[in-house]
Amino acid sequence: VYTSEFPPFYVTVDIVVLCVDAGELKVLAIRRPDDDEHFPGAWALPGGFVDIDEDLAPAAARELEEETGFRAELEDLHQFGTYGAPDRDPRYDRVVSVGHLVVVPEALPVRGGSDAAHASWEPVAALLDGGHGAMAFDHRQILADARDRARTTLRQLAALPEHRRMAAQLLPADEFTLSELRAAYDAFLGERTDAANFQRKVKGRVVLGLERYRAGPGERGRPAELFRVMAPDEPVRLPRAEHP
Amino acid sequence: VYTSEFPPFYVTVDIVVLCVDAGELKVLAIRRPDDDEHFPGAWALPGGFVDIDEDLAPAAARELEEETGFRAELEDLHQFGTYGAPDRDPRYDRVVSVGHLVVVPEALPVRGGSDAAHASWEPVAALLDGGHGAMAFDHRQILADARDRARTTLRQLAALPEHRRMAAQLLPADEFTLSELRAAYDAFLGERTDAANFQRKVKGRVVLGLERYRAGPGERGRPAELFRVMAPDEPVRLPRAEHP
DNA sequence: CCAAAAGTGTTATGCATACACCCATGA
DNA sequence: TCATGGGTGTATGCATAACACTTTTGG
Repeated sequence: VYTSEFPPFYVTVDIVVLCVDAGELKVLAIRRPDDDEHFPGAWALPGGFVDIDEDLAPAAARELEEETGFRAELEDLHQFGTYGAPDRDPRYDRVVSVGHLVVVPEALPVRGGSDAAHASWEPVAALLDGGHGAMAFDHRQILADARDRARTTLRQLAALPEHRRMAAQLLPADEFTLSELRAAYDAFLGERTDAANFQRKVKGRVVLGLERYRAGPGERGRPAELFRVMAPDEPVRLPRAEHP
Repeated sequence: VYTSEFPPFYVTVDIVVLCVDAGELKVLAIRRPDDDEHFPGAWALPGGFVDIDEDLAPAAARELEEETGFRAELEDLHQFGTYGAPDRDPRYDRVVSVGHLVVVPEALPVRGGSDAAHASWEPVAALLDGGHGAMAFDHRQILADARDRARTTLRQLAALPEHRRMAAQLLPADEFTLSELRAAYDAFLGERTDAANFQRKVKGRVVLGLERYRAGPGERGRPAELFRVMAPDEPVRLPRAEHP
């Protein structure tokens, strides 16, 4: 038991873990038990208390690893907002939660563990529509804010380092085709982007061609070139003009 | 004295109050006493503890009013980041601070009051350069983040409502000339924008012409049209093409 | 050959920039 | 009249978008 001279606040991190699974944007969500006092059967985001000697981002990284075993770099955890309405958590007096966004390359198997027992990957669109069952606390707003942040990051070419960092988390392999990458972008952005324009948009800015081609059997159509994501500080290398 | 079952966190709001004064971007800063234990003579940002039944934005609004008497709408308080490094405040175990940005129309006289006693308007550039004396805690980073947020908001035409809200706070009068507005933008953005391009950028998107002209005596040159900021939800009204 | 997928060409549009130029006033 | 500041015209470059077209494979 601790004592303090000011009203005690609980500080938590809520973590929005997004991935593309089966062409759909999904989030790691935890189903509250059916006999939960306040939000029976509702979906919630993973999260937890910040340790006494822990900064915010490391707390989010720890939560992520506890739930999925996935270790993220601190730079890949994007703080997008802090939520502190007095009544946002009916279980305690005051819980202020710092929202963090993480993009992971695939729907990692959820680890067995405390609250991870009822964790699963759920479609973001369904959770935000509300048709998939309500979300607990203010987690619907938090999820919406996180998705907006991801969309803004992937749309903007201006903030190249953050864009590249997120792009590098979209796919499980280091080498990939532009179709695979574009499918991931589309799942995040919720739209079908033009394949031709996508090439010009990312080539030399976000990814670089390796001049190697996918030889996989059972592939139909022309073999695709393999690409890799550029390092955050790598200079832009636009391909020379092609029709002078 | 309060008790809790978890380590006690203190939650505060730090508030970055920006205004344009004498053509320069300034921030409301508080000078710590010369006999301060940890940061003697350093500049700090105003801030304070969140009350037990208070949301974050209202806490920032309350702080602002206590320091300056200025009442801001909650929508004009922009939360830009939360800071929670374990050692960021040497006076307490854990202080997590939620940074809020407010733009005010003029360098309001600072109210006498508790910590407001040593408050004044200081140039942002000097504080960030460090040549003006160091800042306490992590307030230099907080100030830098706040200025970045303001610059991003005023540069982007995409997020029109937030842009308009901030633009409406830049100038003390409801009606103004584009030169006056542009001077305020320039102070925020730290650059001299082209007067001609500025007109096309904001006309119909951020401001609307009133078809009235400034008649003031002692003015040199052609009288300028008066403008007002558009409401956040007002539709864009581009002037018809002028040279078909 | 044909379908499918990868990638290029072409064109239009909107926005940002730079800068030349005209307009309306006070002195 | 001239200097001053307000405002328009015009050209260029870049990002986006839409879509026709060529290339290279498997069946």
